[in-house]
Amino acid sequence: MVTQSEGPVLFGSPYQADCPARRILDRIGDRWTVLVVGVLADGEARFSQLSRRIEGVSKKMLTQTLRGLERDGLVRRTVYPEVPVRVVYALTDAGRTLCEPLRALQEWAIAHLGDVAASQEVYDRAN
Amino acid sequence: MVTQSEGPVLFGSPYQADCPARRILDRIGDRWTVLVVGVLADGEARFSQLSRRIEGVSKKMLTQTLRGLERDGLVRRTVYPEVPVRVVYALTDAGRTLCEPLRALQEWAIAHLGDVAASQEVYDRAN
DNA sequence: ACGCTGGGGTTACCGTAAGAGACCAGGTAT
DNA sequence: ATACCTGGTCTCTTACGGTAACCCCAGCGT
Repeated sequence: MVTQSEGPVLFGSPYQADCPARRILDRIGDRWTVLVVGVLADGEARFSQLSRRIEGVSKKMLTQTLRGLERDGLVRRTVYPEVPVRVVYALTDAGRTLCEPLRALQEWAIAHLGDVAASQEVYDRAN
Repeated sequence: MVTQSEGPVLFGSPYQADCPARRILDRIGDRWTVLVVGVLADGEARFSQLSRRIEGVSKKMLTQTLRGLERDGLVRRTVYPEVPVRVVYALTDAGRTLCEPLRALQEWAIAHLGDVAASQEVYDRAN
C-alpha cells in the first residue's frame, strides 16, 4: 500500500482545480441536491411538495437547487398554466442514473449514523 | 389533488431537519471531504501531501476537513514528534467503507461530464 | 546571536453565499 | 373589494469559505 509520492491520480482527476469533474462534484455534493434528487427518485413532485418533504429548505435554496439541476439536464421542469399555476419537477434519464450513487451515500449515512455519533462524543469529551 | 403530504419517506429519513443522517450527509457532501477521502483511499498521506494533491485547498480548510473526519471517526491522525514534526493521516475501517459510495459518485461525475456540460451550454444559450 | 528554512498548523480579516421573510403576479372564490 | 392560492423573486442579516500573515520548534549557515 502506501505509494505516497505525487503519484497516479486514482480515479479520473478531480484533483486539479480546473477539472470539470470538480465542478460537478461540487454540485451534486451540495446539501440540498442530494435530498431533492432523493425525493424525485420516488416520482415527480411539485414545488410545494418538495418544499414540504424536505424540511428546512428555504424557497430560495430550493429554487436555486432545482435551477441548477435543470441546467445540468438532470431535472425536467414542466409548467402547467392552470388556474393556480402548477409546476412539476421530474428526473430526466440522466438524473435517474444519479439516483444509485446518491442512494448508496444515503444508505451509508444511515448505516453509520451510530458509529459516527459515538465517535463524535468520544472526540468531544477528549476535547 | 394528490395527498402526498408527509407521505412515506423513501430511504431512511434524512428529510426531517433534525435527523442526524442530515448532518452526516452535510459532512460527507462537503466539497473537500470527498476529495480528501479520495486521496486517502489510495493510502495514508501527510498533511503536505494532501495539500499538494488536492489543488486549491487552503491549509485552513484542509485542517478543518481533517478534524471533522477525525471527529467522525473516519480518519486517524498520527503525530510523529520528529525533528520537523510529521503528521500522517489514514482512513479508519469506518472511513474505508465510505470509499465505495464516494467512488461511485466520482465515477458518475466523470462519466456524465460531457452530458452535463452540453446541457449547461444549451440551457445558457436559451437563458 | 541572528536570520532562514520547513512542517503543520492557528488567527484575523473580508467577501460571498446561505437563510429568513416580506412581497409579487394572476386568477378565483367569498 | 379583498382574501387566497402557487411558485416564485427581492432584501437584509448572518455565517461560512478563502487569503494571507503569523507561530512553534529544531537545525544550519554566517
